[in-house]
Amino acid sequence: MERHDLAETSQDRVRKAGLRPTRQRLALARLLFAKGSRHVTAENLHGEALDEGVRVSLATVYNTLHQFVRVGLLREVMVNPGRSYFDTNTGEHHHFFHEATGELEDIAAENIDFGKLPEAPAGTHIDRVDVVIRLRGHRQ
Amino acid sequence: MERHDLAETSQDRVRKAGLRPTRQRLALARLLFAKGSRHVTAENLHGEALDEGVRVSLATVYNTLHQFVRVGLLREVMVNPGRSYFDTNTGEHHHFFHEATGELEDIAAENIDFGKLPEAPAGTHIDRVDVVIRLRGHRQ
DNA sequence: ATGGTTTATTAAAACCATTCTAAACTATTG
DNA sequence: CAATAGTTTAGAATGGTTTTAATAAACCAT
Repeated sequence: MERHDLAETSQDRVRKAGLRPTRQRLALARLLFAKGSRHVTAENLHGEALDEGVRVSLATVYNTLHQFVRVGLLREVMVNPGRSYFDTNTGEHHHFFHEATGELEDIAAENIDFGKLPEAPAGTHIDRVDVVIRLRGHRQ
Repeated sequence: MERHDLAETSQDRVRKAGLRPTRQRLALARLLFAKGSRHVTAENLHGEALDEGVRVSLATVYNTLHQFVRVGLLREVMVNPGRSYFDTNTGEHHHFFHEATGELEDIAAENIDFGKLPEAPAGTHIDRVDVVIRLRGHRQ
């Protein structure tokens, strides 16, 4: 039964992350991780949940998204002032940002190589390297 | 006279950008460009102006910063949700972002090379490529 | 299962950076 | 100098996000 397997997967993700598998967290996990790589905003995901009849408040969506970031289920991407995007792809990768539409598009890690990168300043270490390629013009 | 030369430079920058050299714009330009490369927030710069006795409203600081971005005197950097940084270095370069302090530090363009970069999707063109190296831990 | 404790959810209010508004002002042009 | 086009401003509004304080759900040891 695919539906049962998928449900278990979402539940497992939440459980393994050390978060209580509440109805809301499970529903949001299912929405986030059922399909492939996604880039959502809080309002975005909240609307989707309501559309599916999942009763969840916007505050809980924010709480959940931040918890998922904290435990490594999501990654937060900042490209637009005043709006956070959450990315279900937590592996090493980069982004195209379509300035015309506000859309994010993944760039697989292997499509960007660094010939040269500076070292972290003394006393610090590199958490991660984010590349954002900002695009103008509409996709065809 | 150094002070006179600096004043002229700020005025020239504003004039050449096609903006009227108003008292506020000149004062802000002087604050921004007198010292070397800077990363400021709007509130940040507003406070600095008030400290120097320059009478200017926060709304004007925002207007001016955005106008300066539009005419290429400044560049907007987004690393923190809910807060924009403005960078007086408009040339090609990248950034260290100190997560512990919220500080930005320039990385000269020549210290990052790309061995490989993807092409822009059909119908779009690359506006710019931003690299942010996120750092953990405090500088020594 | 049950009761007690901890943790999560919620509506509503608060927050805070930023933008808008509409009126007063200033630089520019004729 | 007057007309006009652009600028500044205080204060209100906006909009995404966070907090609050009360309610509800999950957990844990019996």
